[in-house]
Amino acid sequence: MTAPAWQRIAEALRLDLLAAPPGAALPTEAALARRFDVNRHTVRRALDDLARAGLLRAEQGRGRFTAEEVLPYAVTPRPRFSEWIRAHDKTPLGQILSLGQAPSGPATAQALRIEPGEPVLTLRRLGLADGIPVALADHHFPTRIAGLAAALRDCTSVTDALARCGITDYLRRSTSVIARLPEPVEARLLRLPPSLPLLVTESLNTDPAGTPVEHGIARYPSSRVSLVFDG
Amino acid sequence: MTAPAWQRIAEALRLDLLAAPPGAALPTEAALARRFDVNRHTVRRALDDLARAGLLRAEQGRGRFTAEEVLPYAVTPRPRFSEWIRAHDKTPLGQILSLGQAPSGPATAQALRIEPGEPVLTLRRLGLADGIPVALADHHFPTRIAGLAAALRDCTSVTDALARCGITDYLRRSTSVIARLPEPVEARLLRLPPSLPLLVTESLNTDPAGTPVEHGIARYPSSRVSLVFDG
DNA sequence: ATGCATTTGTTCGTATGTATG
DNA sequence: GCATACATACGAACAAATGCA
Repeated sequence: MTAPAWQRIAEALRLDLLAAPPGAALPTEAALARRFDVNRHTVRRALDDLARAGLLRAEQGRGRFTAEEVLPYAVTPRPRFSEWIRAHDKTPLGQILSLGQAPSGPATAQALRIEPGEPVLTLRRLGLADGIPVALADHHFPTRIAGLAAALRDCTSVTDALARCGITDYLRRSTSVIARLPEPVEARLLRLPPSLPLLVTESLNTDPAGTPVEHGIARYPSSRVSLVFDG
Repeated sequence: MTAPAWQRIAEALRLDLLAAPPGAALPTEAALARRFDVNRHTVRRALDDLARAGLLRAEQGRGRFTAEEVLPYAVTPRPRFSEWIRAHDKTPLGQILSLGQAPSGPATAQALRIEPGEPVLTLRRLGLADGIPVALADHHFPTRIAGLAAALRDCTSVTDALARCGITDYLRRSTSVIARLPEPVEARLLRLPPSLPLLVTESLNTDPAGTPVEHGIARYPSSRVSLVFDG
């Protein structure tokens, strides 16, 4: 009355996986079949079991990889990227990819209550945790805020830059969430395969009086980030 | 200095799309290339532009389709499926796919504070708006609630069924959101191509005293639903 | 741009062991 | 013993995605 082969293999692999770093590549199905001296199907049966339990992930054409750590991002009224990352004992890094004026799209114009096409100050930033991309955000600001571009270049956080321009408090008004597959440029910047979906949030931030201050679109790779809403 | 051909084509198609019903199939690339008397690549450049703007969606091997209407789902402390759908002038329908006791998974056991494997009452429901699937939800309840199974079978809403069992108020404690591609059974039930991602929420609902009452996992096709959080 | 090698995903068919009645 | 149903295991072939030369 011994256990089936695929269960023994699953147990053996489970121990390997717990010792492996997140995101590491597993041996191929063929290699594992040789190692355990069984058919490829038997190995697959074991791997399916582990994938169902969330310990690994398969990518067709590339291989199998141990699960990456998923950082829960608490969507709060006061977003602070660095604090989020540090709360999980990782090192935050915010890279400014571009900063400049550009014509506003329809969604931004409506959110900021300006004319479509009217220029807005746009900041694109890539957020990394221990060097791994976890967020790609576009921030759109009305141009009326004096000195904001320079402040954004200096500060590591949007909140700090706005504070330097006299906006000492701003609040997330509402946040909508969609999911979609990444565009090629997003996949490249976030170092993602094109088959893994993004969580995309769109949020409007205002000052305490309700005047729109920022329209933000943030993309989070769903393999590395979950969104958590309290209440 | 005339506009590039792909821009003229994109503008012409934009007008067509605005007049087309949601989800309608577009002509094939070959047909459009003949119509505008350009190369297939030129049509693709225009279509890519429109897809990026969210006006249409491509499905490999099937064709291109105009964007479907996206229903914004407000994630509030008191979830009411029917009210949500009716607020958008559509007819709600909740189909019970299965209802019965089953062993609890690790996540459910932790949320409901019971032993893993201890049985829970599980309800799987498909939510439709005007006949189109918009939600697939698994509700897990502790077995201690007397008469709940019968109440769930009778009532159209989880809230009503709980009320009949003496739980007159329950609140969404916290909600986490991930995105992933649908499993085959999910794609079939939601009538989705396997390439369109789902928004998957996991929420814990408690009574006012904080006792866990329900652990819910809901899947929303991102092409038809967005999630909106206020605050 | 094109083809090739690699890897995972899917579907056949076949055979064997095990539990049940 | 026998028939049935089910899970397990192997083999072969092909499809689909990726990466590389």
